Amino acid sequence: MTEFNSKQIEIINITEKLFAEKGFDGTSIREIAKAAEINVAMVSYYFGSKEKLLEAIILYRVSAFGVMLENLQNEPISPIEKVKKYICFYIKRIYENKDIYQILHFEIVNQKRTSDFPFFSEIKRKNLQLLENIIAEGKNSAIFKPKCNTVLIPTLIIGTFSQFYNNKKFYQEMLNLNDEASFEHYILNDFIEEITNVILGMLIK
Amino acid sequence: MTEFNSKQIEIINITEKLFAEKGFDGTSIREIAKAAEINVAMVSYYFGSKEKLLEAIILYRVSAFGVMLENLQNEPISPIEKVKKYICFYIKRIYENKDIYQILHFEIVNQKRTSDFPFFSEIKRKNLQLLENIIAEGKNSAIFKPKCNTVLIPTLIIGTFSQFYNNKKFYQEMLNLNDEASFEHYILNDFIEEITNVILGMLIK
DNA sequence: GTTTAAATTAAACGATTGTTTAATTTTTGT
DNA sequence: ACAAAAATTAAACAATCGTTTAATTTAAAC
Repeated sequence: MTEFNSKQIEIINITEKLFAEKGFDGTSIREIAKAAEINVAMVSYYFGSKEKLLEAIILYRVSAFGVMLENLQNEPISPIEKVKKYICFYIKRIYENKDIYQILHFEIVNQKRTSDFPFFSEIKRKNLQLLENIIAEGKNSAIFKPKCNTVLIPTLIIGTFSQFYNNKKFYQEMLNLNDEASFEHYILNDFIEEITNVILGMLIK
Repeated sequence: MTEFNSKQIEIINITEKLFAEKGFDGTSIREIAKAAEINVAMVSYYFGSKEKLLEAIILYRVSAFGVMLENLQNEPISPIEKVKKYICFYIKRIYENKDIYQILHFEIVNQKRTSDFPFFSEIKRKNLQLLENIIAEGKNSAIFKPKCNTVLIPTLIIGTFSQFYNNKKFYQEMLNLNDEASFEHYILNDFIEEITNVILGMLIK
């Protein structure tokens, strides 16, 4: 579909970080130009406008989310293992793409730019469908409870993670995770384990 | 401490909604003045500046959070009932104050305004302490598991709620909650119940 | 090597931003 | 009723905003 050259991708990467940190309205094109070491006119030249740059960032990042775990469903492992893999993959993806998740969070809430994101909703729907299939398998195998609200599970994962990450300072104090490395280690190990236990607790009989 | 007259409170209420909808940087003083039917100069007159108006909004709202459930700990009910009450109260409070939570979420993440919110952190800490006391009581009574991560519980509650509410449209479609009333009903009943089950599942043996 | 297209630049554009001024109206205290 | 204080106003302020222009440099094509 739409393709970006290396210069555009560089601008996208730098701007993504700025938008995540300061917000779309809190970031000026001149700031972007300075950070990316380009002339202010280049944003309009490459993307048309600031708003279209935002759209390009979202498109560029989210389209990479497309293929995720479609083969997970057919792997020869138990539903429990599948759920574990799902959660692990999902949290890692959010963590690695926290900037774009931050931007999307704001843009979805924001009433200024009436941007709806059909392809992002589509991914969410697909994502949820995959999980529901796995859980249905677990129900059929009588491993999972017959009644459990699956819709809230992705919400719980991404919501808890966002809340945790955005209050980084607070939790670093609380959990004695003083440096960046130990905070990351906590997320990729303890946090994932914790969330996995919560969700398996919801599912398993 | 700082007190606001009725005119100031009116401006605070109207601006709170605008900031939550469009963000601080996405809302101009002229928009505020129009919505509040005042002259643009009145914001500076009453609050000093736009940024001080933001601080006033946060101070005004968050200071009302102070006293919450201090007596909950001493009520003659089981730890399980206390946890239930805690969750119910907490979710209702977030729901009723979603605008200021939205603003705070953005301001905490935002790297532009180096505002730290010591009194908000203090409330969070107090909030968490109360929950930990209740859970400790449950552990002593051998009702709750001896090992369970309590730190993540408020994070889970507020995170899941925020994620749910901010993707209102998506979940309204998903759960067939077409009108505002049924969406609110879902939050105040089904959602609270769902979250309560998740957390009690984490705690109870 | 010349021509054509693409990339980059500095400067300017009008519009909007937050804030201040100075004048006027309204309210308050006596 | 009058003086003082508070509230409100329209207008102007300089600064910054996103975007465009027109000129110049760089790269590509033949």
